[in-house]
Amino acid sequence: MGVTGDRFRHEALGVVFQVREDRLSVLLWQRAFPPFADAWALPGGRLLSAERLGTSASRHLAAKVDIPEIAHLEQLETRSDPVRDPRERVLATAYLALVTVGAQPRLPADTAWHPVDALPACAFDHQSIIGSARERLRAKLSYTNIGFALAPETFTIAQLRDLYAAALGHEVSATNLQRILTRREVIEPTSGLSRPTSAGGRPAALYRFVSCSLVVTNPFAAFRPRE
Amino acid sequence: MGVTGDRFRHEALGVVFQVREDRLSVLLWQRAFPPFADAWALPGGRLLSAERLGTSASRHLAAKVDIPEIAHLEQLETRSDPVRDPRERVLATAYLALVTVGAQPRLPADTAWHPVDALPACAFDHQSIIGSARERLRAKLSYTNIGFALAPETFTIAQLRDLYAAALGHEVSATNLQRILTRREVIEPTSGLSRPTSAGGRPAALYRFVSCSLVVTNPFAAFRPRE
DNA sequence: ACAGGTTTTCAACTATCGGTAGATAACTAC
DNA sequence: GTAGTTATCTACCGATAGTTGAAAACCTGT
Repeated sequence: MGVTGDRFRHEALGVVFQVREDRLSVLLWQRAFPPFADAWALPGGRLLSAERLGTSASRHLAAKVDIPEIAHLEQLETRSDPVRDPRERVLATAYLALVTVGAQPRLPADTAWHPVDALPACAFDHQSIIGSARERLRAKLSYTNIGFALAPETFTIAQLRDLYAAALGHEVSATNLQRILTRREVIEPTSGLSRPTSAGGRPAALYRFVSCSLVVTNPFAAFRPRE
Repeated sequence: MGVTGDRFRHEALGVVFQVREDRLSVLLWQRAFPPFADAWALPGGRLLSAERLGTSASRHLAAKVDIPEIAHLEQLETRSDPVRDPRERVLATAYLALVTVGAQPRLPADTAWHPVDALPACAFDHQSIIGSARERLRAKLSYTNIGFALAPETFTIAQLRDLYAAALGHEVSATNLQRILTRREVIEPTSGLSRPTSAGGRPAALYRFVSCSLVVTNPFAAFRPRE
């Protein structure tokens, strides 16, 4: 009671995912100075005095990395290991950020995309944070409409299949994907058709996501009676 | 670069749930002084300089409320609204804590259990945090074995049904519950039988949870091929 | 001991979900 | 046309989970 409590630095980190060339990739920048010189780190930075964590994450991403295309941002978890930063104690709240496939944001010279299954040496606890973010993304792909934040405005089922396969890390059946997402009313057909490729083949119908804000579509309905 | 960053107070809060008299209840203490005098608040307190958030939550719960019976503790989310505390800015990381049914921890005079569907006026953003915690608990009950942290060592299916019904907020069929949790290998029968009640009736088999650490038992398997 | 009441347990029925396979449709190139 | 290619659809089927009702195992009162 009345004791002066300790105060802590706090940072917001962004795990920015984008599917690039059929591989789930994360945005990292390469540190020039110790600690962890030459290692790769998640974008982020200090929380300011009047700022919420979510806006801080947005600000650091938008300013340092020029990404206005972030289609989804959600809080992941807060890391509090006292020695996660060897210089001084810094709490870090990680956010999951998703960028639409095909977007090509300009990047600073020290910044690059890395496929998540071929990560370089990472600074601090960032590799483990990326692991948590992957888990979250995989889970939400299967019970929410979060795919809207990875997919373009309109897309064919084949494109969506490749996107889900990259993000989930295993093969996905186009037939199944189309039926399930349509039944859940996550996606709907538009009137458009895709240009057939030069190799021929039937033109594909173009779909879109029904909603562009997060909706839980497959509630774990266990133990609930059918009224 | 090199700018002196701001530092913040940080607190850990515990949303402690227990099923009491067939109602999901949360532990709250009544504030004596402003701000929010007389309103009810979640237990918790300051993060210390060498402490992780999880241990801070445990410490505050164990010290202030005498609960060594916390069977499960997990991080929920971090609240960062700059004015969530009118005195000064305090970041708060909330934890979900579960107490076994039947445990009767000694409580300080200002502390009491409140059914979550009849909450009193709450201080700060605590009511909304309790809402988040309920959501998390409900979701995890349906796809993990988290019930182990609410149930006693051994129990009958009827007891477990009442427990799930209280935590989920809707009726639950004992038949269904028994079949599903057994098939998922979440619970298993012991050799014991319950004493029949004075009213008569067949004695019930006693079950136990197979594991007392969190296991995901119903992965959202959507889109995964059957190898 | 037996009837009637109570609680538990189990088996059968059913709907839905989602993975699979194969047929059919719609296009290109030759 | 014919062959090749891609997309789409239907039918099948197993697993999951909600529902129902019967049978089992206990009590009490007569």
